[in-house]
Order: sequence, then structure tokens, then C-alpha cells
Amino acid sequence: MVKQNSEFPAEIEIPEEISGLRMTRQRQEVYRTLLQQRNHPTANDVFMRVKDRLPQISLATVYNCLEALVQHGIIRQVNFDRESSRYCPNLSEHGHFHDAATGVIHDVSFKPGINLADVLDLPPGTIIDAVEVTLRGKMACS
Amino acid sequence: MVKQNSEFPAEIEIPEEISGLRMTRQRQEVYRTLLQQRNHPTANDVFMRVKDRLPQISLATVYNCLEALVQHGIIRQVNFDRESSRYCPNLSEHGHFHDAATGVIHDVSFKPGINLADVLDLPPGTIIDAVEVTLRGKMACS
DNA sequence: GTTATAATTGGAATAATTCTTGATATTAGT
DNA sequence: ACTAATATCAAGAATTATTCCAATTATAAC
Repeated sequence: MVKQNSEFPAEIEIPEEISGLRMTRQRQEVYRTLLQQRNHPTANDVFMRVKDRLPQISLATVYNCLEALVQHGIIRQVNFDRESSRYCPNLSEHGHFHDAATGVIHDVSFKPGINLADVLDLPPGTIIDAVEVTLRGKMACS
Repeated sequence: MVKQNSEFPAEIEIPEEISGLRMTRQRQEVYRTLLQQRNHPTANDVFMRVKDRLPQISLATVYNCLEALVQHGIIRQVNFDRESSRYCPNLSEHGHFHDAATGVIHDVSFKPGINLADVLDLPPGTIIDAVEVTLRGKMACS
């Protein structure tokens, strides 16, 4: 089963620095929002949510923070077609399933032991830096 | 090996109608361009190319034609992050590999017998309408 | 503390795509 | 063939997500 929307306690401790990135107040709150609201929000969703705690934050800052977090490998950026980017704090290798019926995006993992590179017909020696698997459809027993 | 950029004879016959879509002159030329220039062009690339044959065509029309062709399952729309959409007349199930070194996008097929749904951990009964697999990296022996 | 560096803001700018409106072409019905 | 109904096209305006810019504020280094 795919876990969805699991809520965290309101207060999540976030260190001063993560993988070399200085965790400013704004970056903390942006990151905290993603950890609390795990339904792949857009930058604007995050902006609205973060304003509760940092009323003076700007949308540009949210974009800056998200970019910094992505760049440092702390979160992932997820794109569906040309829709707004969405953001995801789940770093384990997984794909995304967009449920047409509900609009919900589910994280989808590979079956144990599966390595995507093994099922693709790539010339030997090819280096894969990033993989994105996105699906659309109707998910059963959501 | 991945076939790339195979050129077709300049003249490709395109029927009056394909899967219920009336093939107007504009749609024919847009489609012909994709068949001839198989390097995943953007709408603007197609626009510039098609202007040689239909000098008065507009970019909006190219977008309309591409959308109509996609909607009727005649071509595929391919997205990388938030870059411009690219278009692809290869309808066989395949993914896309974006070579960081050259900027070239290669079609990548699955190994024979592999069905993507089989390697994913999805609840039984889930219906998959569309799959997109995109990769980034450096391709060997390109 | 002072200086240097990095981050934040708010608004303007950008770029891909979509929308709108009027013109043109195509099809269907008589 | 003529007319009406429908679909398509063209040109430019509008939209929207995102990025850029310049000025301010915060943090770090000395």
C-alpha cells in the first residue's frame, strides 16, 4: 500500500546545516512544510503554507529555497508534463503515479531487487545521473 | 544500438486522414517534419522547419497541429523538467535519455519481455494510462 | 565592531504556451 | 452548384510559472 499524507507533529527539528547548505529560517520552514505536507505541493502551495509562520516571506524566496534544497539533494523536484513543478522530500528511489480520478500523486517504488538500468536497453558504459518515472492512470484501492 | 537521426526521403506520403484526424496541409507538414527530423524538436524548431514549405504558417498553428496529433495518438509529447516540450513520432513504448554531453535525446527501449508495470510496486487493479521514463547522463558510444 | 559575503524581498522581466477574434477553408445538406 | 454549419488557421494579445534584478537585511569572518 502507498502511504499518503502521513502528518508529522507540528514541530520538526531541522538542523542548522544540511549537506553543506546553511539552513536559514526560510529554508527551514520551506523544508518543514514539505515534510509535514507530503502531497507533492507546488511552489505556490508551499508559499501559502509557509506564510502562516513567516508572513513576510516572498514567493521568490520560496523558489530560491526550493532550488537550493534540490541542488543540495535534500528534496526532489517532480514534473508532470508542463504543469507547475512539485516538490518531494522522499529521497528513496521512486516514481510518481498521478491518479486521474483524484488528482493525487502517489509515490511508487520499484519491486525489491529491481534496478531500472537493468531493464533498459542501453549501450554498455552509459552513465545514468538521474531517472524519472512518471505514470498516469487510475489507482486501485486508493 | 540506438538509431539516431535516420533521414527519410524528402517526400513522404501522408494520408488524408489518420485515426480520425483530418490531415490538413498544415498538419501534414508538421507531421512530415517530425518524421524527417527525428531529433525531438520543440514546437519552435518545427515552426522554423515547416516555414520552408508553408511560409505563411503561424506558430499558434504549429502548436494546434502538434496538439491535435498528440491527442489522436499519432505522435508523442516529451517533457524534460520544465524545458519546452519536444515531439516524437516514435509510438513504440520507449523512454528518453538526455545526453548531458551532447544535448542529444536518444530513444531508449526496454529489454525484450520487460513490462514496466511488472517492475513497479503498484496495488493490484491499478490502471496505467501513460508512462514516461526519462533519464539523464552520459551515453557511451554515441 | 567592521567588513565581506550570502540570503531575502518585491517587483519587473521572460518565455512557453494558450486564448481570442476574425478570416478561410471544408463538409453536409438541399 | 449554393448555402449553411463546422472546422481550421493566422496574428497578436493574454496568461502563467519561473527567473532576474536591485536594494535591503542577515550572517559570517576577521
